Amino acid sequence: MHRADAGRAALVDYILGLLEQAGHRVTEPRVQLIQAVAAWERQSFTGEDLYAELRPTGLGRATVFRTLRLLQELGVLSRLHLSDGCQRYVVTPPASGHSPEHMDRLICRRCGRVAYLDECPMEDSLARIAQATGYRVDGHHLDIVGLCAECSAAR
Amino acid sequence: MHRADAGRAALVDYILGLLEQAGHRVTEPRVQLIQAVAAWERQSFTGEDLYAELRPTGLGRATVFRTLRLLQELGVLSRLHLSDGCQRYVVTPPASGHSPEHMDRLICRRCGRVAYLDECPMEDSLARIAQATGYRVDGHHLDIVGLCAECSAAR
DNA sequence: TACTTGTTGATACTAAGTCTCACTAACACA
DNA sequence: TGTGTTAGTGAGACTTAGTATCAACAAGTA
Repeated sequence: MHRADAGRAALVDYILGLLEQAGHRVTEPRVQLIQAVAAWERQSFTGEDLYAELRPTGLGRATVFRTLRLLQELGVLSRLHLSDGCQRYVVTPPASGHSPEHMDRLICRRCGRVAYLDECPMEDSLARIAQATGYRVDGHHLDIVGLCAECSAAR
Repeated sequence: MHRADAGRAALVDYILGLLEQAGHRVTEPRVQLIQAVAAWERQSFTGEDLYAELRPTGLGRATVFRTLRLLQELGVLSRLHLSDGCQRYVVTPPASGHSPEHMDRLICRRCGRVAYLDECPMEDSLARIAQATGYRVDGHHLDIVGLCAECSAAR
């Protein structure tokens, strides 16, 4: 088994664990979908991508989107907000400290690859911003857009 | 004329100016729509809000959305990317240094009011992030979510 | 094994736009 | 001040990205 496959299998198990913990059933269609999602790793994908991939196995459209929603609620998946729409999803790495309320990402606008920042670049600024504006800040979402090293080199 | 009205009129003129500069025609429907948009000021609104408001005057659905798209292209309008969807629009203040490629905002999750940060809190971090990740960074989008002073007080 | 209840797929529906097309009206020029 | 060209318009059909409904099914429990 390859390194990456082992990582993916661990991700699948992790997600299935979350699912059970939250009181949901582990069903065949969910396992299939979660495996497909894990295979995308740091690459973003659309609901249609996933449906096209899984439809041949008999999965229904509703199940795909229902499960995507469930995975978002579990914090496993998040959406990319790009200038041309918000229909792309990406796996949020477990235990990275990222959640729907706190997200710091780098997105490659050419290949769609997503990297998560280890350190929040705004840690220090948030208190100051709250002070200056009177807002009670409870989350933030930072998307940095550019070209990843590979895509930059490919030019 | 009130202060706010004067500001709005100036905003309308500014947007109409941009429109002309970009080689577009200044038409009655566009003037109406831009006036309506300017009246929302820092409050966010949906395409449907605007259509409901303008439909009685005879404006068509297509024109509303077409013009919203045009205003986004001109950098006058941007979308809000919230967890419950991305269908809200807000005026980007002219000459604030904000553009689709560089956006630092505070959004009130209760009333939808939007404030733009005067200073980019990531100025210093971006070079370091580019260095650390190998990305060629060419823009970012920061949305800080919370409660504005009024909404915080109203609790 | 039977029961209960969550989950599924088919299908109809919706929200938020987008496209097409015949018609209209800005603006440039005579 | 008309006139022609072409961008812009409204009506309405269509599309995309889901969501709702519902009868059939299957997971876990008794």
